[in-house]
Amino acid sequence: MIHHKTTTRSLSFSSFNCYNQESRMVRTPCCRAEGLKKGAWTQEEDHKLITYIQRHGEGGWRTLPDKAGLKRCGKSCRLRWANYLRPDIKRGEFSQEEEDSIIKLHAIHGNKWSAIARRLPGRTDNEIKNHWNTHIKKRLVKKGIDPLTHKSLNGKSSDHQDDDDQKSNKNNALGSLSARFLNRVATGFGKRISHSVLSDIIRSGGTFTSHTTPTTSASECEKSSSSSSTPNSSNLLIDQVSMVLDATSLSSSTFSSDTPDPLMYDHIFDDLEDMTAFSSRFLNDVVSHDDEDFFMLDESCLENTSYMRELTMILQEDKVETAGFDDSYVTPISEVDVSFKGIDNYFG
DNA sequence: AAATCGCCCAACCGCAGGACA
DNA sequence: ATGTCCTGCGGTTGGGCGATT
Repeated sequence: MIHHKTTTRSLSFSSFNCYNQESRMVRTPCCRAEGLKKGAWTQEEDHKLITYIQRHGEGGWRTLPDKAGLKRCGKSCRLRWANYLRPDIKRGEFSQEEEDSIIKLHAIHGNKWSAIARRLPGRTDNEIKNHWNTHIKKRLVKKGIDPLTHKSLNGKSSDHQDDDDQKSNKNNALGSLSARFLNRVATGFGKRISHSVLSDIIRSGGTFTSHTTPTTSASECEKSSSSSSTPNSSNLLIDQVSMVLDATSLSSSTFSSDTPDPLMYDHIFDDLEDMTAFSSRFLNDVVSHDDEDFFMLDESCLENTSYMRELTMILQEDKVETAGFDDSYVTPISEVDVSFKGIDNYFG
């Protein structure tokens, strides 16, 4: 059942400061203040918007209101569609499974609601954000877990608080695995993106930023991971792949003009985003804490454990190629950071 | 019954950045 | 190279509404 609020908020014109009067209107207004409705949408407005999008598709939000006969700004229309009217939106209570996923994904992505939403089909970033702020956050605090860091509020890791000794031993092992794992990530990334897929990526525009499927675009990946405290390291994988592409002379002219598979892209870019985020966090932890054994912080290891397992499974898909990788050698971070030999080996 | 409180969540705000002319 | 357009994102707001006093 669609819930319609019956009142309209008072108009605030601060939102139209993009119509920068002090700087002599350096840009045109993003929407006209006069005569535009704000606040709750009526059923009639919803119907107009749905009908228009069904006929003409999404996009062109700036001109949509006029064409659809709506006295709203384009932004408001886009938001209404994206957060409420889209047919694939799943409404209602969040299941326990969904909540668990949100918590895990939040541990990886932080407040990157759009990144989390992409992993929960039918849920919008706004919905997840609201649910996090109103329910999950409180629940975590009640359990003594800091919703920001996902660590115990009393200083211990949130996971397995009962067996600290065991945890401590595991952490050392995990820490020593981390540098090796980063290299595995690089290797796995190379495997996941086959040359044929790379050709599609290149053909679709030559760079990752040209990706325009409705889900993750690489530009968004970069954007979301660039909030890390080590912004450069977050994009190392992307940069490295680009460099390897150059080195191996893969160019748009090399490939046929088959239609790229959008679903394949989704997987690729989701993987890319996660791997990039992980490597970013890893590099950040290692570099910023200057541990001579290149161990990650205990908590970071635990937080990433399940994720590492997941990615390791990806890497194990091709045992023949993985067999060439020396598991016993822990790559010093200086080497990992600079060379990403796994990718080089794969593409080289 | 009326007033108040606090939660929920749809909608808004402001900013960032890619695309394009 | 520059300015503008357009879209997406995370943070915030405030009205509705049920619970409580």
